[in-house]
Amino acid sequence: MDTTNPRRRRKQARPAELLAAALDTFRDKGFATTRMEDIAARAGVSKGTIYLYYPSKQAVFEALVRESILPNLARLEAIQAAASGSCADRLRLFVRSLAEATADARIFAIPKLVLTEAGNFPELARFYRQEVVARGLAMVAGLLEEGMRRGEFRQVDAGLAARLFIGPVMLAALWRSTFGAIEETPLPSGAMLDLHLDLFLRGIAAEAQP
Amino acid sequence: MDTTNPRRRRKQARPAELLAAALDTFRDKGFATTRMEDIAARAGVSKGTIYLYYPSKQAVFEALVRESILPNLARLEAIQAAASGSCADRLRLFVRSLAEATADARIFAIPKLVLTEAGNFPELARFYRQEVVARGLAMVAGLLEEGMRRGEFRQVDAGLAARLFIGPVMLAALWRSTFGAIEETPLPSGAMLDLHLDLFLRGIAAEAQP
Amino acid sequence: MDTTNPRRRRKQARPAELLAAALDTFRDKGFATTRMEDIAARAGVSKGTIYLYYPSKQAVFEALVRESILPNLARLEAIQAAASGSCADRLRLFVRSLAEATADARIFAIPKLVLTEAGNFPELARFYRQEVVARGLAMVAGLLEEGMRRGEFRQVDAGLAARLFIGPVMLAALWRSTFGAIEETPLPSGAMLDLHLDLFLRGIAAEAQP
Amino acid sequence: MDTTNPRRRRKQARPAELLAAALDTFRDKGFATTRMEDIAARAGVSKGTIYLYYPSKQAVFEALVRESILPNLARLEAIQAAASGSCADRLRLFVRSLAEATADARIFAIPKLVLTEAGNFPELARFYRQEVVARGLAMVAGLLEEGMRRGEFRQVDAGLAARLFIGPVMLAALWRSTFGAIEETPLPSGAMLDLHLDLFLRGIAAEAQP
DNA sequence: TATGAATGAGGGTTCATTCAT
DNA sequence: AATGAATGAACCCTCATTCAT
Repeated sequence: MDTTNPRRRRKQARPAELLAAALDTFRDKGFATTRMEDIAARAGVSKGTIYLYYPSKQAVFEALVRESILPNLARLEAIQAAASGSCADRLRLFVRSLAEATADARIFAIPKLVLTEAGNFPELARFYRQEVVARGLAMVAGLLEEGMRRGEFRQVDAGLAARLFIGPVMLAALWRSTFGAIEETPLPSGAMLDLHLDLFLRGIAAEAQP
Repeated sequence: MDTTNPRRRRKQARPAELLAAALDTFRDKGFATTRMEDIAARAGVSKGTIYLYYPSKQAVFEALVRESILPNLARLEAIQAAASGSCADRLRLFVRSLAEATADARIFAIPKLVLTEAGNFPELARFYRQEVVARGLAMVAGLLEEGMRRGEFRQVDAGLAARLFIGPVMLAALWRSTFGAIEETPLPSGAMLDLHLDLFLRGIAAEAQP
Repeated sequence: MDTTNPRRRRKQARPAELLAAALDTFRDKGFATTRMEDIAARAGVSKGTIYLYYPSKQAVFEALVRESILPNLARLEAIQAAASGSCADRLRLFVRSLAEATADARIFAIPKLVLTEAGNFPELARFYRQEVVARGLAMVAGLLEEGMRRGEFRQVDAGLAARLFIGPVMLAALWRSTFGAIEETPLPSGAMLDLHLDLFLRGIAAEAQP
Repeated sequence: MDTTNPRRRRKQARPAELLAAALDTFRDKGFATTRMEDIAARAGVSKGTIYLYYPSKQAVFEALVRESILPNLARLEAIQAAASGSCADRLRLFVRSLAEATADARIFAIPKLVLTEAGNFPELARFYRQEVVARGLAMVAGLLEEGMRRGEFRQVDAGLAARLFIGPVMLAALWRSTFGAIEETPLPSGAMLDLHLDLFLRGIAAEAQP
């Protein structure tokens, strides 16, 4: 495989370029409202070219979501691998990393699209929940359980607590994506994150031994 | 006004019937994907009838969102009026009432639609944020500030804390609306709510006086 | 028949009122573009009422054209009856009367509508040509023939000359109805009429005897 | 531009083909009554194809009228250029050329449509009056003024006389287009033209010098 | 007689998809 | 592989007509 030939390199890069263009367009206008021509124009190709790589608009969307999990998983693994210190510290690290990711509009676009289109793409929703959401939740739950075992945290339902831990971060991202264009004074996301960690860690902290 | 005339009585009831049908259809399929005929069929009328009451599909959507705020505000006021006891108790009451409302798919459909369609209806998003979201947040923030004044709670940024308080409730509702059809074992919402209150109130509780 | 009862008088007057409203609306917007509701509104009745008197929109249009010939014929007869003097004088009288009629937008609207809609209402066009246009032309032709017999005019084809005589008057009316709203300086119709009579009567005058 | 590529050659020819089809259809049925599908069918394409070249039905109509002025102006200029001899001779030439043009249903269709649709397309009417009608009238008026200067014609208002000169020709064309399908014996247009010239030129001729 | 709410066929327009080049 | 002209199904909206009151 001659990957140095620029022609061939282009051909191999096409699908990714198309999905990048699709991501930006779907993000701006939603699935139903974006036209194949919009995607093509953003990718700098003609309408017909998309069909050389994907058989339909739905297929583009599904590929977009499916492809997006690879870097997400890599990100999660990287966090996990780098983690050290107390469970509280590792939760801090995790939530900061999650906040950073969701602050990037091109990253957050995918879960937002899944949210939006779940009704029209149930199979895709199922896939995303299992491959991405469930793993992320499991990782937080694992951290919480480890903290409980170590005596850092009180005994609570780790699965529920993981959701409670992640909830405000996701809602803040949704808030931004919904009202961001409207909002005159953006949320101070750093302060909010600090407060969230403060409240949550106090809330879950093991009782001080008398 | 002759309200005994069945013709006239029907005419008065039509807008509400149409909006109810529109709500169900938009909720199932989103704005772009629902056809006027879908709404009409669900309302038991013909396509043209909708246009006797609303000049366009967009107008139906906007009316739907705008009409929905009245009962929402009434709900909030009712909670506030009924509230008594400690601020913690009143937060408990509030969050249970909010959870109950968001558990009703026909009620939660509106904020979900605003979230989904904000990009295409910025004016409507602005309206909803100011008339509903801002009021709800202000109410929670008010409670938190009262609690701080009374010494029940620590001194924190009330606006941020209000968002953190509401975040998990909203995310649970989004979870249900997104993955509800998929989920085999639904979230135990009561337990989750209890845990959320437990964690949050511990987190924000004033330090025990030494 | 009690025609003094105002209720009954109203009922008898309805068709004429409806046609008057139809005339104004068709004139402003053309047949295809006017809606039954426009006519009804202008007549001060509801949409359904028109159907009590006319079975369809086409029927309204046809009745309008057919009814319009009665006053036109009366007008022609009145001119003919009042006529006296030389044929040239009677032509002068005729053309002035015709110019006056075509200057009235509500009168000229009918031939203009026939012109416009002839393709879609061929039967009506035929009717109008025979009942109105042919009679008017015959009258002018008759005058011209009499003038030839009397030695006032040269021998020419009276049918063709009648058309040539009427042509500029009709075109001026069409000009007004087409460009009237646009025109900054309206045509001086009196001067144009004088010039037309001057040119035409000189053109057709018998040669001066040497 | 690769004009050998048949695809591309077709693309260049399409607008003219579409306008030709539109002309025939509008002429037969008027603007409001013709459906885009009618035009498409007559042009041998599908409905959607029209929208590749014109953004709306109205745009097709406007393009049709605007495109038509170029050949019309060319025609007028050709007449003027070829003209020689007395002013009377040149008027004869002009009117014959005009009669010939208006006798062609596909040429006369444009002014007829402007006449018919002026109320709904005022901007287009203004354009047509200025670009075509005004020029044609100015040309005739210029000829008449030259004739007056030369002593061929009496002193009259040239603008009015130009309208009187053209009136019968246009009315004859309207007659044909309105009643042509009905008429059993068509007007002898040659004889009518001869008579018109005869009458008009006598009418405007300078008095014989005593 | 009169109303006006309701209907539903029809037409303008869009856009995913195809396919000849 | 890439293009982009062409297609035609689909959908929003209009309005002539009907009919229960």
